[in-house]
Amino acid sequence: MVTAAQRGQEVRQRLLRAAAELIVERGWTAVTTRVLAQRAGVAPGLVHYHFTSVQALLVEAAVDAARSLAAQTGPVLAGAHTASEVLTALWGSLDTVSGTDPTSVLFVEAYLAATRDERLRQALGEAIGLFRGQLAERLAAHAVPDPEATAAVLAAAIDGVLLHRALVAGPSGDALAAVLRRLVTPGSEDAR
Amino acid sequence: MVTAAQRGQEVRQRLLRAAAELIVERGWTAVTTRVLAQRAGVAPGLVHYHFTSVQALLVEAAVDAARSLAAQTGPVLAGAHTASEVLTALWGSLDTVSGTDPTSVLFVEAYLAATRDERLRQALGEAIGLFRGQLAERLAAHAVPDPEATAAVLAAAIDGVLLHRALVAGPSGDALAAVLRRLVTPGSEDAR
DNA sequence: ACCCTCCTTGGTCGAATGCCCAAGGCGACT
DNA sequence: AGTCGCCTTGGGCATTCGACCAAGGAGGGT
Repeated sequence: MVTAAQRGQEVRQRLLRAAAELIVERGWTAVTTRVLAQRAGVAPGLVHYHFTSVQALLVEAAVDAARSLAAQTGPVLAGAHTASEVLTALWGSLDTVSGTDPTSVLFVEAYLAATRDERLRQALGEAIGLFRGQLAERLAAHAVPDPEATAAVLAAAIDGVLLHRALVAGPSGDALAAVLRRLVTPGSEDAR
Repeated sequence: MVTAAQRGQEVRQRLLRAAAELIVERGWTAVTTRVLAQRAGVAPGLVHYHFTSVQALLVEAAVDAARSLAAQTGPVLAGAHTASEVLTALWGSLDTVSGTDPTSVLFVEAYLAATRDERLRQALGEAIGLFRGQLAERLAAHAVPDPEATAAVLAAAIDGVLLHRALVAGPSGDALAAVLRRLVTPGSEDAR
């Protein structure tokens, strides 16, 4: 078949994957043309053949990651049949996460870079909005009061916990989840 | 009479202030020797006279900012006489904050840089721990259950809200505060 | 008046940066 | 078999980077 074009797309994907790795390891603005090429196992010139600039490559990698993660949230939330289960489902997929894991760092790096890149800011904003919307819908379905603001707080708390975990040890994930459960089950004492 | 040593300290302070500004504007790894010197209004060589490296200057600037902010939290929290007031005091000093304001961005930049600099990680971790501790103490004094985990969630939610605000509009600060109030006043409906 | 210490200047170093380009390769079509 | 188009190579360009340093103030203490 079309070997040249296919291999081209393959190289493109390898560069995107390399970008996601290097953003985490080095920080957004410290990812360079040559290191990208080396990590992807290709010649340096290919970076500017497939992408208009290093920045464009980084943005595309981050947007891809955001879209990919947002696509996963729907199925996860759909399986929950009570408000408490919604939180359990959310938190469960998070407790495996240390705060210094690649995914967390990549997202925080992207958040920051977005304050200096309008296109990236918009794409990440959409991802957050989508996540909030899905979450609010599930909360509303289970009679949680003020679902939109609650969803916003939950989403923010999750990202904040990741941020803090990267810096200092804190209460266990179970203890934090118990606290957050107060948000979705008002009026009842937590069952710890 | 202004001694040479005094002027030297003055220049040092100017460099630290310039660093805090430039970290926000350009991103941690994009702050360079020459831009630092220009912003501080001094010769480029002075950067490496007063500091062993650019990285050391950035770290010191960030740690100073963290200590300064942590020093402010005590008085703010002390004035609150109910659990609800604690939250109001916390949130009030935060609602003037856009999420893209210099202080927020500086801290998130520092958080990220800390994942790659052990000394910075430790200093910021201490600041977070101190904040959590003060907050937990106030919460415990007002009979909030599980004060430590609650304080951790509140602190994380605050940072998370700042992070999200920089990217996308969301519910008003009042609406978010009402949701968080459920954490500190369990069993009572929010008064909106 | 003299040193002595500290601060300051402006330039230089090798290395690394982003981006570009002429030349070559290689499979898919006619 | 020959042409075409896309992908790939490796080097080159001007620029900027962090770090360094010799030389020059400038004031305090003796």
